Amino acid sequence: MKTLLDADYVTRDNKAVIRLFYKTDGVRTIEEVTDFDPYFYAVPEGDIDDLIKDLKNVPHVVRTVKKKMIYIGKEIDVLQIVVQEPGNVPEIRGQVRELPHCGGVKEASIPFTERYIIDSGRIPMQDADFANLRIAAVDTEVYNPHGMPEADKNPIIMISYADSLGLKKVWSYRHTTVPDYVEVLKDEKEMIKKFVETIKAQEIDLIVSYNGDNFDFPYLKDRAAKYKFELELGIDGSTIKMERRGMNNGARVKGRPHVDLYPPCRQVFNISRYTLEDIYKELFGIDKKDIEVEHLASVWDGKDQVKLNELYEYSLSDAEATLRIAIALLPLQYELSRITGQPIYECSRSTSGQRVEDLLVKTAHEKNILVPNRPSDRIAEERTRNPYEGAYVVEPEKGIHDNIALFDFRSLYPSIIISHNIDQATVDCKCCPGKEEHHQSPTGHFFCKKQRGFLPDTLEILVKRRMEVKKEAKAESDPEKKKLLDVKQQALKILANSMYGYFGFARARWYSREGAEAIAAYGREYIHKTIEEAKHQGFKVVYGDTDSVYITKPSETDQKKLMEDAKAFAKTINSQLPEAMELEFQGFYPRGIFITKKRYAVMDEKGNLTVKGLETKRRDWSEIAKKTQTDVLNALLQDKDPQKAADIVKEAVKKIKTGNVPLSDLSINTQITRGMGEYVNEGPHVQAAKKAMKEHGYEYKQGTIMTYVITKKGTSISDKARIMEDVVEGDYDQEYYIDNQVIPAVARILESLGYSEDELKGKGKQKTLFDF
DNA sequence: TACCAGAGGAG
DNA sequence: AAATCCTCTGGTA
Repeated sequence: MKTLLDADYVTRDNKAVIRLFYKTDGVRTIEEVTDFDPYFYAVPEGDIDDLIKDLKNVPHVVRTVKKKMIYIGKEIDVLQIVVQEPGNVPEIRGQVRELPHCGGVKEASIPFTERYIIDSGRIPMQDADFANLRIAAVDTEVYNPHGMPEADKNPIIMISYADSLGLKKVWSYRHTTVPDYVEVLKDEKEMIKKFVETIKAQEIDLIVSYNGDNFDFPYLKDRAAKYKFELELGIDGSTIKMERRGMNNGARVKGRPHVDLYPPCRQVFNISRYTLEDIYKELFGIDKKDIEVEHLASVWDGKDQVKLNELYEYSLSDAEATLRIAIALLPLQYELSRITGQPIYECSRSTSGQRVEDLLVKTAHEKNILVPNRPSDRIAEERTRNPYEGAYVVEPEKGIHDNIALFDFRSLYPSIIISHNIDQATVDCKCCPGKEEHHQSPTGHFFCKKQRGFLPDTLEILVKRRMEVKKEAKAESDPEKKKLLDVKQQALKILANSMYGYFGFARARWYSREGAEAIAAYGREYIHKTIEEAKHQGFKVVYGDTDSVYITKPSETDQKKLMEDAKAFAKTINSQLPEAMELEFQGFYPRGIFITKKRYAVMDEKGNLTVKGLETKRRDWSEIAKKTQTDVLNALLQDKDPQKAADIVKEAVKKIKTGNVPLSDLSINTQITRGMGEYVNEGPHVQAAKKAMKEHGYEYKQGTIMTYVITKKGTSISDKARIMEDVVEGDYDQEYYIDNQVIPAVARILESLGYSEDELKGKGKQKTLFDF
């Protein structure tokens, strides 16, 4: 059993040495590779031997190797240029590019360690599982008398720790009676040192945190630096290193990878907020103990032993929750790491575009394909400025419908890519000139039928592997093994579903605008044909989006016969589709209400409500508005009772007017999507953030989700917006929550049934359904 | 009132 | 640093 946890290189005697950090049969080992040299490729312009002659004057070139590789579907001559040290590559690449017989350099920006992993075929995280890796979760509590703690002034007061061996600790330094899991150290310095020592003593393989990249580790590092020591957490005794990774930070621990669970949580879960408590609730359905951080300093300074003990308990619960979340999330991260070939530290922080690209770069090597360069910023910006036509959305038949059948295409875009061989290298090929000989796309471009494209091929492998794994999972009786197979299947699905987006991704090495356009155009064609056929067979198409259709047949009152007709319709469609494509029956809904494109609700036979796009599904609407909307939808679709719906709205309005609605039902979540200085228009969430910055010194990084309330005091809505923690219960703008939250959320639904907005607001003389 | 920037959802 | 399509809000002129 051998698990590759991390890799790097060091330079020794002007030579790069790759270090592979393994856990081998329960023991940590470092394997060194000294015979791997850095290299890149040059594409000759003219005779390759002239290029070799040009190279005589370039220093640090160890040797050159003539090769034949595939570039955009064609075999070309390339020269592999092997150099002394990885550090030489940027300079030599620059020189080679300028040589008279050089037509360009390739694969010069693939990091050396990554290059080695790919070329050697090593697979990171192979055989990694809960049983053979030691995982430790860490969390810190920081003294914060005035809002945001500052590392040069405010000490860390507690470090909590929980590992997979069962050790649970809170380290601190207040000399009072403490619970048994708390260990009191001399001071902050000794506390931090104790944490580092424990990681080593417990022989931890993987460190996990929640937001450790941006908070705990930079803070720990700064505090340690204040005491003139370093956080030597690396398996080789090296110190933790803060890296900038694009827009984000990464806290890197050598050989003992640190996985910050925050980025994976943002990718995996679709929830309103991403605090540790929110994730814990989402995963395990349990409310985790939480404290109000603003009281932290006073508890620490105070004499209330009970409160202090509560703080210890809370601190430990954070580390325990982090460990539990890690155990739930890591298997998928391990699998993505294995498939893409990226070590877990990198892979857990990768975006989907990066992951697809990592997989492609790795696969390209196996197929002797020369990796295209990344586009320049100028080209990437140019691509972004020119979007292409995407999916088709059917204008819904607004209002309530009965007996609705839903059909959709199984993996529409992946199956189009595979079926029509869509690729950079197959577009408008020379070898398939006749109409019958190629895949004619609706954009006018066509795709080769003779030579398989690299992306369709790679995608097909993913899809086939996924089908196999799903089959294995189905046959597996051991629940543990079944779960692992399911995770494997999920990882393959994630990558397969990202492939279409990658075609149109401006910074992609294998970017293909023609490809992306053709995929979308084929998609539109398939859905249009499906709609036409449905109509032809006497159905009404109530709604459809991209790859789905909601159809009804009002003339058919017998449900059983309706289902037979619907299935016959799907059969007709499927008989005309390429093999990899399929229109599937997805569900039957006795009732549904369609408001606008991308906003509707349907109810199944068991009374389960599915809502799409409406306020209920959005984080930037208050709970009171969302709850009222859901209740109204149930009244209409389940009870078929508009009067009940009206009463629900009246009740909500009445409740708001009492002034007793708790803030938790009034808060609105909105993400800060840019730097504070970049806003042209400052909406409520930005102004709430600015007030909090002024009053507490809080920082709001890009990506933060603000939680705010519209209070009584102020002029405009933005002026009244304040972060929730600064608002006292009862201080809310009743008019705003009635007119701008509850009423609009229900009005659009009821308007679609023919009630006017004035009617809803109780205007006019006539007494209406909504007479508030 | 018309327009926009901004946000977040659907698929 | 995955694509586009789409609706809706709050602020401003």
